[in-house]
This record gives sequence, C-alpha cells and structure tokens, in this order.
Amino acid sequence: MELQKRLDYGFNGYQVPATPRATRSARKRVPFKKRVEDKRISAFDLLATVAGKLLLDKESTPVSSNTSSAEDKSKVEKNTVKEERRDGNQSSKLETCDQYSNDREFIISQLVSQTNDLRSCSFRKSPSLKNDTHFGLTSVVTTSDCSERSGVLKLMNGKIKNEMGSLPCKVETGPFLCGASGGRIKLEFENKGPIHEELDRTDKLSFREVADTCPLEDPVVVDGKPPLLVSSDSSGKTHSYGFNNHLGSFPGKRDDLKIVSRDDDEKSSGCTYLGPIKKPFRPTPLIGDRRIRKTMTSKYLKVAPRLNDVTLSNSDENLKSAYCDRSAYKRIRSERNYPFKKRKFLHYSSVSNSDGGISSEGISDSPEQSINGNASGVYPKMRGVKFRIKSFRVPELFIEIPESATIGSLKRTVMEAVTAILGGGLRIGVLLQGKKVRDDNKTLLQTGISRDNQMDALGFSLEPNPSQTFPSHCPGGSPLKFPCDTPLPLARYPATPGLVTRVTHDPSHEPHMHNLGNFVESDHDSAPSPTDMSLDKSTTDSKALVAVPAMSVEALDVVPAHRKSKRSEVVQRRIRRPFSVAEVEALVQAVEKLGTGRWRDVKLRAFDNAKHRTYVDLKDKWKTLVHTARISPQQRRGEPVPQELLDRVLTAHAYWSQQQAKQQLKQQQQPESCLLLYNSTVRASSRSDGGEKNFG
DNA sequence: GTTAGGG
DNA sequence: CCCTAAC
Repeated sequence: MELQKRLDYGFNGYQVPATPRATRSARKRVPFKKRVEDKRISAFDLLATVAGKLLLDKESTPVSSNTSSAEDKSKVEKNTVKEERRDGNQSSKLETCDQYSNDREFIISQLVSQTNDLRSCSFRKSPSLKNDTHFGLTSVVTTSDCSERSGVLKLMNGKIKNEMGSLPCKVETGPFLCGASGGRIKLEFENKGPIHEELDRTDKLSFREVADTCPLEDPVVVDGKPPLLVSSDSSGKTHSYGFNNHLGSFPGKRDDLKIVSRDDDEKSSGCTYLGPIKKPFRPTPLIGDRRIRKTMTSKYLKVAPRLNDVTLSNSDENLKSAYCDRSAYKRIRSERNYPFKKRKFLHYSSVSNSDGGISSEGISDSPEQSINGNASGVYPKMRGVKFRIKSFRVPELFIEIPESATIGSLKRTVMEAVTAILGGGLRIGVLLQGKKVRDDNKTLLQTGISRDNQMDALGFSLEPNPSQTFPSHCPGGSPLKFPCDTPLPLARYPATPGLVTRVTHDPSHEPHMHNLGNFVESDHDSAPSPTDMSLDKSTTDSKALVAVPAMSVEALDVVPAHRKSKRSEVVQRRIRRPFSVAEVEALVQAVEKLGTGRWRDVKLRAFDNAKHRTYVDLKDKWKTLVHTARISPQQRRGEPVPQELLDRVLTAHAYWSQQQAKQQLKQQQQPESCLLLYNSTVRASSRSDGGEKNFG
C-alpha cells in the first residue's frame, strides 16, 4: 500500500519513510550523571597543561617575578583598547606599541622588497600573484627573561615560512609549572642556515637575522615596537580567550621565545604542483561588517614564496616547492575571533600523523617533582610531574605584505603570524623515547612518563594541526582540471586597508584532488595524514556518492578548528559555514530520497565526507531551507538558492510531512499486531539496501 | 547516538 | 549554530 501511495504521489525518488521513532523500542532516558572528576593525569591533560603554559598568558605564571603580572596584563588590555579606538591610525598604533615596547623591542635590520624578482621567478606560474608584493622575512625571535632589551629583525626577500613538520623541542622537567624558575620557549624559524640563536637574557622579543643568503639591500634598521597583538574587541572579553592577548603578555620575564626563519624547501613536503588560483576569493564583502570589526588585526596570512626559492635556486624543485607553498594558503584565525564557551572540548588526537622529524631533547628531571600528596584510590602514589620545556621550534611562516606597509604593520603582521601559529596552528605531540604517544587517554603513569627513569626520554613536539589544513576539491561542474589547475580555496583577508597578510602552514597537507563525486570535503579533522586522506577519499568516497553535485569551492573554506590549549575550558563556537548551493542540492536530493527525520542517513549519504556538517547541521539547514522557500525572495539572504531547489524543498517537505502524518495516523489506528507487521515490513524495505532503495 | 525544536 | 529534551 505504501508503494501505491508513492506512485500516486508521482515521485519515484522517495522512499518509504523510516519507522517512526515512536514505534521503536522505548529507551529509558538515563538521567545525566555528574561525572566524577578523575584525578588521574592523562597524556592529554599533560599536553593541555604544557601547551597552556606555553601559549597562554602569564596569569598562570608565578607572581614571584619582578614584573607584576597584573600590571602587564592591564597594560596589554589598555593597549588593546587604545588600538581599537584608533583603528586604522598608524601612528596611534605605534604609540600603542611604544607603550608596550617597555618590555619588548624589535629591531629590524634589513628590509628588502623584491616584488619584481618574485614575480619573475617563483610566481611565474602564478599569474594571480603577479601583483603581489612580498617582503621576505627571515628572522629569529627571542624573548627571554631578562631585562636586557635588544633584538634584531632582518628582512629579506623570503618570507616567514611556517614549516609544519614535526618540531622538536627541548623539555625540562622542573619548577616550570610552579614558576620557580623561568620556563623558556624557543621558537625557531629556520632559514636553511642553521642559525640558532641562543637564548639570551633579554627581556624582549627580538628578531635576528639568520642565514640570509639572499641579496639584501636597503638595510633598514628600525627601532620599533613589538607588534602588539591587538584585540579589536572592545567588549573587553577578548582577553579572556583571545590568544593574542596571551601572546601579548608573553611572560617575557620568564620565557624565551626564539624564532628562526627557515628556508628549507625540502621540508616543504610532498606537495604537488598546483596551478594558478582559479577560484577567486570570495570578496570579503562588507567592510565594516562583523568580521572587520572583530578582527581588525586578525589577519589572514598567506604563504609567500621564499626568497631563496627565487634567488638561490632556479631548480624546478624549488620552484615547485615555492609554488606549493604558495598554494597552500590557509586561514589562520585569531583565536579571539571566536567566542568561547564552556563546553566539552573537542577530542582529537594530539599526536601528529606527520612523521616529519620530530625530536625532542633535554628533558631533565625536576628535583622537586612529586608532591601531589593526594593519592587517589586508584593511584596510591600519585605524584605530580613537572616539566620545563626549554625550547620549541615553530613551524615555518610565510608572510606577504605590501611594500607600502609600514614597519609597524610588518611587525604586527609577524607577530600575528606567530600568534596564529601558536594559537591554533599547532598542536603538541608527546614523545617518549623517540616514539609518539598517541593515546591521549593514557595517564602519565601508564605511559611511564611519571617514572623518573623515563623523564629523559620525554619530549614534546610542535606539530601542524591538521584541522588547519586547507581542503581542496575540484568543482564538479567544471571540466576536469589538471592538478595544477585545481582551484585553491584561498581567501584573502585584508585585515586593514593596504595591508594584506596571509600565512600558511605547511604544505604537507596539500590540497588534493578528489573525485568529482566527492563534493564534500572533510575538514581534515583527525585525518590520518594527507596522503592517507587522499587515498581514503578516492576509494571510499567514490563508492558512496552517486551523481551528487559538486560543491563550490567556497563551501570548502577551511575553518581551522581552533583548539584551546587548555582543555575543558572554553571552546569556541563553531565557525559559521554557509551552505553552498551544491551542498543544498545534495541535501535536497538526499532528503527527497530519505525523507526528513533520517538525518543521520542523510548525513551518511550525502555528507559523509564533510566532517563539519553534522546531521544536526543538515537538519537545521533543511529547516531553514523550508523557511527560505516559503518567504519571498526579497527576504532571503545570503547566497541565493536556486528557486528550483527551493521548490524541491517544498515539494519534498510536503511529501514527507504527509507521510509522517499518515504514519502516525496509522500507528494510532492499527492494532498492535498490525503495527508490528507494518513496521517490520517498512524496515525491511527501507533498510534492505542501506536505506537508499528507491521505489520504482 | 539520534531526532526534533526552540533559541 | 547551539542547546537540550526526548528518544
């Protein structure tokens, strides 16, 4: 009979509705049980702790320092406010920086603009980049705990490249956590030349030239201020979750920050050559819209070819590498762009999939490690374990900035790039005796980290955060393109007029082609590895999708899932990702077939690869689609959905609503026995084929 | 874990 | 998109 109805309806694409929930065996709702806090320390906790220590504000640092934490903090906030108020005023920004320079100082020793060279070399194959101006940056940044204030930043025609390989770090167990002694963070941006700057006793952030093999000219030394991370959020809440502020308040008195620019193409990983960016960025419309207001300084940095790629080598490899870097744009969002909320922290594998040389060194036992007297029942001898990370190396950074940009802007840009990296582009890997500890749930005790004899083998590494990678895909509607023509879902986010900066993380997560049918890209969350992903998709996806329209690139914008270093604390709201027309079409198609109320199936069917689209999202989208279809076109907002689709939405919605009503009616009328029979029949028919069987 | 709806 | 009640 059901079949007959369908035929009457005249649509053969719909399926028998799934058995209504109500008819399913009743499940008891288990009252929420408050979880008992587990005092055990898991690897994840450890990571969170360390990362938090490294990246977050100095609020958590001991007050024993000469510098008042509170004072610094207030200073930062003050500056923040001021900056925002004078938004756009360069001089005022400098002023702001000046204030801040009390603690840190930047010296730029060399600055070179090589727009032309770049254009003729690395960018030869990238027409879209022709007009870009680049400042190559090679720098070493060091912050240390002393009062000495000096630093040097040399700029060259390269860029701050963020090398996303696994990064080594040195860790020392010690009073770090308790602040007894200064913890240090050494971040390196290596530039081929193994320039390692030893941490000095400076109390500021300094940039120092490293292995600059490029011809430099017009050396410019500027005694500037540190690119204060500005919080443009006047609400004043920013500091509570914005990484920028945390960075701004980098415990200069205690921590050493070392960044060495690096020009290591070989490390750029196996990315494939990608052609010019075809997909134009979606204009960031609305100047003055929410984004602008909120992210004045939160620029989106992009990769820029490194100088060395251009001047030092003309080898294909270099060009290729450079190109890859160029194409591996990603958005790095400032953490403060996201409101945070108390919520369950996204669980993710904290250990990198990348096998890049990870190394850790220098972990030393802390004399005073232990003390957590409170022994839990499970772990009778619970001991505290303290770590002191002596140094970390930060991935490469690429920065592109207009010639006309001011030094102040440049500084800020660099700072922001670093901030972005630290804020969300990295994750921490834990190594024990050279091997990654992948299970975040293991306790230190279980892992053996708590044992003294293991301390020496413990290491941490900074690794690229897969979630920050840029997915790519090939728009199905367009002709098949060569890889090099794959549109890059890049986006430019001029933070301030005249200043365009972009940063990218390692190309190791290079965008890859997918089957046309694979219209929805995963956001790489917890992706095994770029390579695996590709393979995975090409095999898995192809079979699962049928004649699904390809989505437009914009739909695939990767929005880095920002991970708070501090677990269990605030987690930002997911970024809004408007559905593209292609997605809508896929959704409509799936719903037509599966009906409303089977969102999980819809998800599996049409959005299985779009990790960022949950079935709840799909359900919500359908809800809004129905609403949209009902309102007048004038009232609609956002990317217009073809009327044809909206019509289908209404049709399908009406149909399934009717089905639902009928079923409910039936359930009420049918005797129990019949109901059971009916249900079993329906289930069998609707699920015999994975729930996608069509009526004929 | 899913679904349905309100916010 | 989030949150949550009700499955």
